Amino acid sequence: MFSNKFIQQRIEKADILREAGINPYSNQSKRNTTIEKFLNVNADIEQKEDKRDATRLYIVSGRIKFLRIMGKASFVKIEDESGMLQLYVARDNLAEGFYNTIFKKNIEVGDIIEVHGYPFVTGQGELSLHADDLKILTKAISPLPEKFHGITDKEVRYRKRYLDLIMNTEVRKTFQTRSRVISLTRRFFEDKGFLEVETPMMHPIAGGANAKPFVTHHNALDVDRYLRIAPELYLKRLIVGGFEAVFEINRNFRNEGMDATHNPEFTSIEFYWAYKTYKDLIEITKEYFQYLFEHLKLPTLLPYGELKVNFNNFQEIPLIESLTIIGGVPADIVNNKAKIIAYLKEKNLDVNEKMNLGQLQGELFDEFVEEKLIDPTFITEYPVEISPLARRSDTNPEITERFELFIAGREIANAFSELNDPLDQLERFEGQMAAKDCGDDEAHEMDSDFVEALSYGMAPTAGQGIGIDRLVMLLTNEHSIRDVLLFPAMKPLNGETCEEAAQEEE
RNA sequence: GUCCUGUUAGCUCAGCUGGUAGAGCACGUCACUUUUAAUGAUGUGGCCGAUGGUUCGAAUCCAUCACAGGACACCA
Repeated sequence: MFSNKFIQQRIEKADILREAGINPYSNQSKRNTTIEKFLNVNADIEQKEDKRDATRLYIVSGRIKFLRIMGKASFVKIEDESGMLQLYVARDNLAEGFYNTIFKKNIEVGDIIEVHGYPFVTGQGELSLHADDLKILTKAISPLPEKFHGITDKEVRYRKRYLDLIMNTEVRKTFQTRSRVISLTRRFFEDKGFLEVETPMMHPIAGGANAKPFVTHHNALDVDRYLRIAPELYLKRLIVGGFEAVFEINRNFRNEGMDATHNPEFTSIEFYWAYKTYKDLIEITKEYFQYLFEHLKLPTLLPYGELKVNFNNFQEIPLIESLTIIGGVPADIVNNKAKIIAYLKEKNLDVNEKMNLGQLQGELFDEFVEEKLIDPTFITEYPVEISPLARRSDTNPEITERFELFIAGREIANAFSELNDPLDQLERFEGQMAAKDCGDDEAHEMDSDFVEALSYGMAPTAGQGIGIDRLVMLLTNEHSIRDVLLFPAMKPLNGETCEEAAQEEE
């Protein structure tokens, strides 16, 4: 494993350190400040007459990123989580012999060291640490990538995220923002009186969305379980049980393709709010974005790639109207199945003629409207056929009290007034079963336990899901979901699939 | 799933219409006590993604495969 010449060389150096009585993996750290604090606290050194204060003693630690040995003195840049600091290491300030035999020969870029010293400003004007003692904490036996170009190969960056984080420190910012978004989301809903809950990740029936699940097996019970594709049906059971505002932030799993906006496991928040409707959700969503932008100190005119997204310009438009107004689809066809099919064909698009009107309207939306929705837009009033869990509109039973929020051409949230009529829900599930029989293998599963729960009465409720990964992409100006996931899903490197392995065993 | 592009030293990359494999960084040795990707000298380092084929000869041409990136398709 460690046959590489450079690694062998470094292992030898670690051995030399051991022979000199130095532990190359010491855990006796005495660090008493972070680099950021050191730089802030000592910013006044610049003003002092001799640009130094030998009475201020600090112990800092970090990984060596740059090493400039200039004979009897060296400049070293070390980095900790908070920042980068230059050290001035001179032979005569260290213990006798240490500089020549230990420091110059056996300590190198990539190693993690601890340094004692005082602040001073160099001739070039950089606040630095004047080292009077130095020890190694951790020997790195693999060399770091090239110091200037770093590591640019996306594959290596995803597979070895730790190297990416070492070499491309701006990547840390993305994940710090991600952490902030999740933390702020939690606080926002807690402050509104929502209760955070945890529902099962292993479901007997994969429900709450239309997607293919991952299957696993419970040995003791000898039953298959599905990794959840959505927590929706469990959260609504809690509303039946009397909780009036609940949310869950966690992973969903969908056994589908991977691309710039899809990872097989992804994070979402779902929240359910009794005695509210989807109209209330539109309001709380606007408030939520305002809250995020305030606390993340983001400009409301947010750049996203080539786009500028105006978060002061929330729009709201029913789906059917969006087809004509935004999508440019002629108004006389949007409610006619045959005309839609003809229109799609005319535009050279694949059409499944088995689709019902609602599904076809959804197709039109996906083709002609979605990518044009740049500023945040609530598309409302979805056809009932493509909304199996949403409440029908009281004025038009063909549409539901539902919206999806689109930003920068992507769906960010999905929300509706919940269907709480158990008989209607049963009928919708049956409709989905029929669709499944017609070959729609992503149609919703029948969940009679859930229907039974509804039969005890679920207060009128509105619920919403927000894709956290896509939201973070938007807020960090990243264009691949892999750049907002610390460890995105990757194909195995040996290239052997299960099928091939099974064949070999035979 | 389809198409396009890529895969050469630890890293970043050259390598023409086939003719003994190159640079910078890193590393080794030497010089250098205020550098900023430090500098100067010198040296080590390669299964050219894998497997086949064409050829006297393949990093280079062809085929298949693997992985990645991008686009499209599928999918929230």
